[in-house]
Amino acid sequence: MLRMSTLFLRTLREDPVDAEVASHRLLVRGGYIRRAAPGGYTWLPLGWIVYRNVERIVREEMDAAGFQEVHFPAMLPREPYEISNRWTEYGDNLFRLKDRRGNDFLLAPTHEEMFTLLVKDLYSSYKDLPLHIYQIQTKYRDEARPRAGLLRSREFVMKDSYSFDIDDAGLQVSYDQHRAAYINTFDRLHLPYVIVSAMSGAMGGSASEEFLAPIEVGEDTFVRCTSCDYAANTEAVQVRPPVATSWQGATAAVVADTPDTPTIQTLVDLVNARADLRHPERDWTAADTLKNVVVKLKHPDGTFSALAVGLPGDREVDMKRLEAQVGPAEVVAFEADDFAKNPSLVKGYIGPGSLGKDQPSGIPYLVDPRVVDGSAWITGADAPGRHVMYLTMGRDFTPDGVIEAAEVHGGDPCPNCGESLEIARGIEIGHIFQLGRKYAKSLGLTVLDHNGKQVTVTMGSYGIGVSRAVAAIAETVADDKGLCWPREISPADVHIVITGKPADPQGPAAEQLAAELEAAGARVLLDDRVGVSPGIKFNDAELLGVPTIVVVGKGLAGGTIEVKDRNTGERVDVAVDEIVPYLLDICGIRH
RNA sequence: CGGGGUGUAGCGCAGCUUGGUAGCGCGCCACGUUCGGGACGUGGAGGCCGGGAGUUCAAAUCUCCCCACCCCGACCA
Repeated sequence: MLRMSTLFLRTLREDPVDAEVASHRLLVRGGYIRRAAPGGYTWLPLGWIVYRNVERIVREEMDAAGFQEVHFPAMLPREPYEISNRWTEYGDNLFRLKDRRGNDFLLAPTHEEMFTLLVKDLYSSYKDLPLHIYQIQTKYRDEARPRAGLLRSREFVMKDSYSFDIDDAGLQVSYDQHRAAYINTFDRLHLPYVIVSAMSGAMGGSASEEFLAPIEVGEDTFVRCTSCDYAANTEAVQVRPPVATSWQGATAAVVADTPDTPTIQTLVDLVNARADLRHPERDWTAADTLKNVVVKLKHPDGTFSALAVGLPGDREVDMKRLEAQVGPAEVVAFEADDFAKNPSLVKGYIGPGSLGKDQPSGIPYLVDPRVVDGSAWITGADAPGRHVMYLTMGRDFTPDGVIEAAEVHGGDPCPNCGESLEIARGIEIGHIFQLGRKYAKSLGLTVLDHNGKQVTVTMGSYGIGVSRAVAAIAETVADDKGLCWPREISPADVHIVITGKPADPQGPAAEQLAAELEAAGARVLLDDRVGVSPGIKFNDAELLGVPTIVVVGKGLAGGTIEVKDRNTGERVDVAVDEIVPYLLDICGIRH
C-alpha cells in the first residue's frame, strides 16, 4: 500500500518554469519525475511504478507475439559500428567515450549491429529462421536540443526488436507480425495512434511505417487523406504527378527581359502586367514558375558536393524532406564563395540551362515530380535580369532525375485517391521497418539454405519508445486539473482520501477499507496525511490522476463513502457495507 | 550551430538603473487553533546572489572572461 504520509513525493503547487508541454509540466508537478541532467530524468516512486507498468505491458505483448527477450550492454565497442559505417554516419548524435587504453566505445543509440553479430555468432542454418528477438534497453543520443521532458531526452528507454528471415517473403511475414503486436501494445496502453508511411532515414532499408500519437505538441509532421486511409510522414509523402503530355505544338520557349524580379512574386507580377508576356487565357501564378535552388551536401566523410533542386515556385524546399532523400549527407547553404566558384550560376536567375551533370555548372539537377514531360515553365535564363518563358520539359531541358523535396501543403492531392490531404502533428511512439540485408551484408550474417548455399539473411527492425510512451500517455490524458491514467498504467487502482479531524472515525474506516481492497488484489494509494487540509488532498488526488478517487469523509456518519471517477468527474455515494465489492467491480477485479 | 532570454533560500520571484546590514510569497521546523476544495496565529531554520578576474574604502548591483540552463530555429527515432 502506498501511503501519502510516507511516500517519497512532493507535489508542486506551481508549474515548473521550464516545462512547456502538459506531460512534462504535470509529471514534474505530480512528483513523477525530476530533471537530473539536460535530457535526463530521475523517476520518483510513483513515476517508476508507472514506467514499469508501461514496460510490463510492452514486454507482455512482445512475449505474447512469440518474441524472445535478450539484453545487451548499453556501452559498446566501436568496431561493429565502424563496419556498418554508423560510427561516422551518426555524427555528433553519438555519445562516444574511451577506455583507459584509449580504445573507442559508444553508448548505443540503437543495436542493429549487435543483434546481427549475435545471430551470426549462434546461428548458421535456414532451419533456425525465422527468429524474433528483442530487448528493453536504455539508449543514448546526444541530441542537439533535448526538450519537452521525456518526449525528447538524451537517455531514454526503447524496446527494440529485430527479425531475421531467409527471404523477402519471410521478412514480410515478420514485419506483419510486429505490426500486429504493436497495434495490440498501443491499444493496451490506451495510446491513440496513426500508422503512417515513413522514410527509413539513417537506418537504411526499404518499407517503413511509424506509429504516431496525434498530439499537437508532437515533433513529427504527417499528412493524412481526408477521404481514404492514406497517411504518411511528411518526409515520405509521394507527390501525385500530373500526367505527362506531348510537347508537339507547344509554345516555343522565349527569353524575356525581366528586370528587378529577384523574387517569385515580383516575377509573377511583372509577367502578368506586361502585355507581351501575359498568359493568353488566365493570370500566371507562382506555380507556373520553376524555382531552382542550389544547396551543398555535406557528406559523412567531410566532403561537399552541390545539388540543384527544381520545383514549382509556389513551394519552398522542405529541408527535412530533402535530407531524407540525400541522407546520410547533411544539407548546408550554398554561399557566396560557392557562387564565385561556379560562374555559370547567376544568382536569382539560375535556370535548367546551366544545371545538370552535362551542363556548364556540372551540378546534378533533380526536379520535383510535378515537373513532367511536356510541362512548360517560366524560369531563370542564366543571365542577370532575364527569364525564359514556356521552357518545356523534355523538349528544352532534361534533368538528371526526380526528387521529393518540395514542401507539402494542406489541400494537396492524396497520392492514393486524389482527394485533399490534411497536415497534422504527432509524437512518434513506434517505428517498424524492413531493413533488408544492409546490416547482414556488411557484418557477414549468412546461413546455409536448403541447397547448402550461403545466403545473406534479411532483417527487420522495430522500436517502441517506452519512456516516451509514458509522456505520450500523460499528454493524451492530461486535463486542467492534472493527469488521469488508464487503470493498467496508473500507480494505483484507487486513491483513498481521508478527511476530517485526526480523532474522527474516518481514519480507521479508511484504513480498514484500504486493507480489504489490498487483500482482494486492488492497488491502493491512501492519503493518510494528518493536518493537511482537504483542499490540498483533493487537488493532489486530481493532479496525480489515479482513475478512482474514494473520499472517506463527512458522509461516513450517514453510512456512505464517496466514489469519484477522475475521468468523468462523476461522484456517487456508496453504502459502507457495499463499498468493497463496488470498488472491486470498478477495478475489474473478480471477487 | 544561429537568434532571444534567465542564473539571488527547496519552488516561484523582487532587489541591479543610481554600489553601502540579503528581501517577499509558497514550502520546511515548533506550539496552539482549524478540519469537504490549496486555513490561521506566534516564534524559528535556511543564501559562496552560477564561477573567475577586475574597478572601488565597499560589488548581488559596474567592467571583462567563462559556465550552466530555458525558449525559437537548424538538426534529430
